[in-house]
Amino acid sequence: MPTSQPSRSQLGDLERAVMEQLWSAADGAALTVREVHAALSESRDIAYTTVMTVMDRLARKDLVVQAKDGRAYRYRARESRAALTAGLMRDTLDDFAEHDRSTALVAFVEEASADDVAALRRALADLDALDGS
Amino acid sequence: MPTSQPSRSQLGDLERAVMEQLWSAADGAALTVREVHAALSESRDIAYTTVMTVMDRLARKDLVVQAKDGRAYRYRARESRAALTAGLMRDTLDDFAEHDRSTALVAFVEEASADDVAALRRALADLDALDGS
DNA sequence: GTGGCCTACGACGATGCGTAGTAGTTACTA
DNA sequence: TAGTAACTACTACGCATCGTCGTAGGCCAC
Repeated sequence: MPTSQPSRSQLGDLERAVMEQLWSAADGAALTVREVHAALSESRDIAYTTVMTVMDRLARKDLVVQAKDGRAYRYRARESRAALTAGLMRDTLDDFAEHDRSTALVAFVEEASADDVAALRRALADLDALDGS
Repeated sequence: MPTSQPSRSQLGDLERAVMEQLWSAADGAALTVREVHAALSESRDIAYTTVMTVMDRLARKDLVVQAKDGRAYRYRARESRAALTAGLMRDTLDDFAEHDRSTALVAFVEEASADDVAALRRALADLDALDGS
């Protein structure tokens, strides 16, 4: 098995804010710590090294990919926000409902909002379209 | 909104093990600390007070309901395993994909196993049946 | 009134995260 | 070539959570 996340646990607030920056970078461009720091500094007072530490920890968790660019590192989100969210949801399902998967999914659907249900229906329909093509 | 969990964070291993015991109690019977401790003691070496502390913390988090029974407390899971799992999945979706909900759901469906997809389809079909009745 | 259960409360170590300083490296620049 | 600016590496501290448990005190049954 290649990329087996060690069941990526929940992220802290700052970690999420950094991921937000990486996700919002135009077409998945890789950002430097300085760029992320500059962006975050517009809404909060935070030290450069704090951002660096957090980004390093995210790299350690394999949530971002580090690539050397000259003297600096550039960081890129390894997964899109949607993919990470989906992965976290799957982790929850794996951790908690080994026996009970389908029951949990039923409960999820039952309590989902109308919009979410519609999105699920669309996604399943798309799957059909792919299979049938 | 009545029961708004403060975004129940991930549970620890022992906390989950205790929840497992409560969930596996015959028809949702409420258990005493002693009963849970006895059950856990079969597979691990653990002090009575450790179990008590954990159950108390679970009560503080509103994951279990405490009811006095004579001199002892009895504890009952507030939600079924399936409902809690679904709630945790929803929390993840809420936290992470404010903008991106449907994209995340699409990603979730796309990466889901065949069994999970089938379970989702069944759940949605059941919803239809309810609406149409 | 004494011996068991049971709860209440406190405590300690490990870990994760927010926070940041300092030291050390590297490369441009005057 | 020596200084300076930009980066990374390493360390550290405070706080919260969790696993772990001890001790103290209340109450019921003999």
